[in-house]
Amino acid sequence: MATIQDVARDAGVSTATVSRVFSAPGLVLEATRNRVMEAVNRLGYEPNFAAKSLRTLRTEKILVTVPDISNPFFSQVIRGVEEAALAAGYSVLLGDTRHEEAREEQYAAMFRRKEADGLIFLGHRLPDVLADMVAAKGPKTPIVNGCEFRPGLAVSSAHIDNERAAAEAMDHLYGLGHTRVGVVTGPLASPISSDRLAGALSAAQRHGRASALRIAIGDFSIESGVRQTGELLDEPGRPTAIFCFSDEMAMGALEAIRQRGLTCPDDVSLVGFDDIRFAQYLHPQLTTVSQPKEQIGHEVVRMLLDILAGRTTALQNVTLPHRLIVRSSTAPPRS
Amino acid sequence: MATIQDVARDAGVSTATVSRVFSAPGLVLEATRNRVMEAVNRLGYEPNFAAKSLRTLRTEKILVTVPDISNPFFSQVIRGVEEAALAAGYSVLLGDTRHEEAREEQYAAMFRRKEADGLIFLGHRLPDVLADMVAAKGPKTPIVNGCEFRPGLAVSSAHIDNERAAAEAMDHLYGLGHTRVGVVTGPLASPISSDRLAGALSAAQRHGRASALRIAIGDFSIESGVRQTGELLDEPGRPTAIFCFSDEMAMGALEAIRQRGLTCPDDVSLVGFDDIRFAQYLHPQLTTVSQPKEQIGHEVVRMLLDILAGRTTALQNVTLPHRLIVRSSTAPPRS
DNA sequence: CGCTCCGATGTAATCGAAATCATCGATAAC
DNA sequence: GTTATCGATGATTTCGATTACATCGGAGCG
Repeated sequence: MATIQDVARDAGVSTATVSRVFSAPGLVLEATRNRVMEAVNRLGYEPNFAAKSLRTLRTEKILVTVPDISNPFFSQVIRGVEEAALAAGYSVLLGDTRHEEAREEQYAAMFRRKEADGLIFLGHRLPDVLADMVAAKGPKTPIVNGCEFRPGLAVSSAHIDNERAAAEAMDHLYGLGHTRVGVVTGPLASPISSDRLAGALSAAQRHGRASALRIAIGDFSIESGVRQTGELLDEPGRPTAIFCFSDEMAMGALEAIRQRGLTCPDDVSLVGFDDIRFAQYLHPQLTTVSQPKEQIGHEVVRMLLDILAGRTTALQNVTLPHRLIVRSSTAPPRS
Repeated sequence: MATIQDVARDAGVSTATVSRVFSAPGLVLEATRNRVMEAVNRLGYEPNFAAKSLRTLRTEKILVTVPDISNPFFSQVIRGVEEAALAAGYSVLLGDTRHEEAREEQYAAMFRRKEADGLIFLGHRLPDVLADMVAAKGPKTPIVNGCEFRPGLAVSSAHIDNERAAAEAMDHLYGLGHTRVGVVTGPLASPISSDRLAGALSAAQRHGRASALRIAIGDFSIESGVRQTGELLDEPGRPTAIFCFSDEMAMGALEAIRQRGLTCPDDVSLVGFDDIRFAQYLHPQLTTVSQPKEQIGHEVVRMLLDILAGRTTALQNVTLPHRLIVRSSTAPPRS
């Protein structure tokens, strides 16, 4: 591949002029610019990224780590991230951490090696080396979080009000007349789960149904939805409604309901969370809490770009609107 | 961030020694090595990626472009890619092209700028600049394709035998006694669709049912599944079985079937393609053609690494095994 | 007419690590 | 005892672009 030297020689100018043709075309005479561009086309020149990056100390890349890309919720968020990043001239480096700390560390090291200008993490953990970095540099550290919000982590974040959203989902079920409700959470280490659980609990208390609330701890996977819902349904005093903290677990819940010869929503009402693309095509169509997935992606990139541009002085915490979407998987309990 | 110079000064050695501690630890005395490592830890040094990459002309990155990451089929393939890449010390740069040529070109330019050592494209188009590169450098060009195989494109590729797979799916339907079968394809510009269609046609002919075959052209999306299946069902002489070229379209087909008050598989049998994670949790559980998604990812990375290591002289075309998975969405037609 | 200023371009330092070549002391070989 | 050899390390060049600074010719001004 041709270098800037080759182009300069071919066009009969200095390398500085070639460089200017790309970064500040206004500074170079049109005739010269044309000569340079001809040489560029003739030689098929593309500026070498590593050289540029070394000199400018910028990569124009954003590293995004996600616990699981094959999860439709995250892949939608990532789409939003990618869209906003590309619009700002950044590209996306994707890291699937598979919920494994080792991989999180690996990507943290990449970030420290300056393979990306900024980091967006969609999980709930921040490796120590990066936490140290945040502690040292404060809110100007180009690290932001999406979806999970933990006050202890001093990074900006975009997310919904998980507690309130969960409470609304429970209100919907109690409003339909359900009294025995089962909840299938994700791992409680993540704020996303603990916040939602807090919301569910407070709603249960408000409705005087706290003692009838059953809680099972899943891991957001379909399989755990099958398993945990199964356990809830097999207990004496079977719940008439189940609230899963992800749509995938709700898909599993549907399976568990069917396996027992029960029907949704006639025997058991079901509420999911996320409103993934498939939720409305399930049978019955799934009542769920919709998160503005792509918008979370946009916001998170916006905050990061603010930091990178030096426009930020304080942490930002953006709470985006959620919406309970009532479809046909919820109904009043059989009397 | 500390540089190699800082470490060298701190440890009282030259930069060359520090560099060797990382790239060839055996060459440096243990005592020296320890002194260097202490300095590294004390200063929190990480080698700067751009500098390393400039000097070695390698990035240890693989660029993967995909038409749509939010598609569970692709996200599984990507998982496989990521896993194999990481195991070999490479990281993945993800490009979601959204089926748009402009974005494909954008990522092609990134590749030419040497932002990645190799390119894996999961779509069916290769931008001109890259096709030129392939034409010039032949099979040693570090570009490989996954899923789609077009003989004209002189790049290595890993994929299933789409034609045969589709034929088997049709055989299954004809074997159950169906005579009027409808097929919902993807865009015919992609080999993935045209090959499957060829397989479906040949099976229909073999069974003497070519004249009763109905074809609708979708775009792999759920919505197009609803629409195209709807059209097939509304024609006179309604098909008793539908074969969709993706599971997502099959989800849409289920919806179209239900909208018309019909039942699957009693009134209409349904076969999908891909065996995405959700296929077995639909109701009814979806009969579908399973592709070895992660394995495709692994193979494609293996081929690329072969090229990068100079082990390759000729094109490779790997055909991986598919499997028809019969679940409960197919049954004999109502007599 | 001489001086300043400006626009266009060139010269050269610089970014941080890798790699080649040089150095030096010690050991082994003859 | 002299010399080739080797192991450990240092000095220096190099990768390819950006950019601060230098240069130079011409326009504008007094």
